[in-house]
Amino acid sequence: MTPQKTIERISLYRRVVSDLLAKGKNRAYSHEIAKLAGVKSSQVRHGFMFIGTNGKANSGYDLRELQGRIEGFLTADKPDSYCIVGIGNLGRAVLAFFHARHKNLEIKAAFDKDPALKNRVFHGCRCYSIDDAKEVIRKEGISLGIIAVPAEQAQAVAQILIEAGIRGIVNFAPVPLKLGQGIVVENVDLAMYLEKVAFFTRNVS
Amino acid sequence: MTPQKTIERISLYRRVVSDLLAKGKNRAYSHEIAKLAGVKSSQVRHGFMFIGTNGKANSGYDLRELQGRIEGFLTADKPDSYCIVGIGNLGRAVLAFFHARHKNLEIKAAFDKDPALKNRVFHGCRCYSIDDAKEVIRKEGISLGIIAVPAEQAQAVAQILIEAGIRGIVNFAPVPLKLGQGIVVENVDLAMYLEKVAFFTRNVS
DNA sequence: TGTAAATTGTTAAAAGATTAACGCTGCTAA
DNA sequence: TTAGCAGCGTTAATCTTTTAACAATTTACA
Repeated sequence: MTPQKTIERISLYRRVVSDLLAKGKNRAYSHEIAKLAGVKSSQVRHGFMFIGTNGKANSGYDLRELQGRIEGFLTADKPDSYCIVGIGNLGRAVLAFFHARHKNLEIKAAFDKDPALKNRVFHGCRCYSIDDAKEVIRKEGISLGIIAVPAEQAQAVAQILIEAGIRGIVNFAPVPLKLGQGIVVENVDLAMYLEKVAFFTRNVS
Repeated sequence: MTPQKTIERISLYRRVVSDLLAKGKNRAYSHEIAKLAGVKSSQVRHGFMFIGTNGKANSGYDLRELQGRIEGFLTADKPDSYCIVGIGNLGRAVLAFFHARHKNLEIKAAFDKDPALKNRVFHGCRCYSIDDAKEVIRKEGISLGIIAVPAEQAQAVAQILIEAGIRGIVNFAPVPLKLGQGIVVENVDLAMYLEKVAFFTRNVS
């Protein structure tokens, strides 16, 4: 199984590779990719082992092929899709960040309890009432969810999503969710990152 | 030196402890804290070694004292402060998340290049022109920065911040920043988390 | 063609993080 | 007041991740 950290880096490489291609480059060495991604070249090569490597000694990697391999590795053949619950500032920011960027991975529906938002479209994503979550999720075949609601509501929202068939959750609410076995969760705790940087800046290396 | 992961968990415990206190509880066992934080009890006890422990065998931790120790450990005696650059959706979300929550750690100034935002106050934080960054940062004694601008501008913003004396950065722009030695950076890549969860949901445990 | 220089893919070593284990302390109740 | 239990603090073992090392391969060029 590919380690978590390796997956995170591969996602980074995806962006680096696509930037290089956009600049008209066709090939790159592991140390070039590493520099741009802010990691070690040995990490790049090591990571590429998981996706099946395509480098040539002394002439690096074909970027177009590499891009294809990374996409194929990170996303499935059949497209996966997300829904997002909570269209506050954070929800909108996530939609903006993610909109139309990813092959086979898309945010297909948004939910909010504010009726004023119903049927509005944010970054290409229509907002539904949270009461229709189960129905919409089933109809659209959505399997992943993003929780961007206040902490108090996060657990309840998670429950709704899971009952509707969601198997993986990115949780921005600053509470650890209690979920059954087999559900993948990634907690992204914004305030925690600020504390962490404050700590390590004070207690310098 | 305290490991990164331990710091992240201690930040979590801070919240758990404060929730328990808010519920009127005075003491808790390591396994109770662990349950609420979604970690192992041995991790809790192990982590507490770094902050100086105050448990009593068979009767757990005094929560008020624990709270004090955690605050004292995570933040300095002298208050540290952040500025944030970019008051789009994400910037506002971060301000909302963090506002008035933390002892000795505060977001004291916001910057944006949009003149319409100048002097407006968001969640208790005044917005200045990015052109005044250096001056405001010096005057307010700010040492930490949050970058919440589009990817293209992130590196330039980082440069400005560092020249103004910032030593630690939380970077929400999806590009690795190139910074000199001794600057602490935490990259928080929202889109990456979505890819990661998609991956691990598909390639189940 | 053959030699030198550079970079890959992979394996092995080092570093870092998590988990388990356990002696010791303090509480409870006979 | 002592026996038994429960939970703390710490150390040691396991597991994961990162880094380094190097043989094998490719290119460049004499």
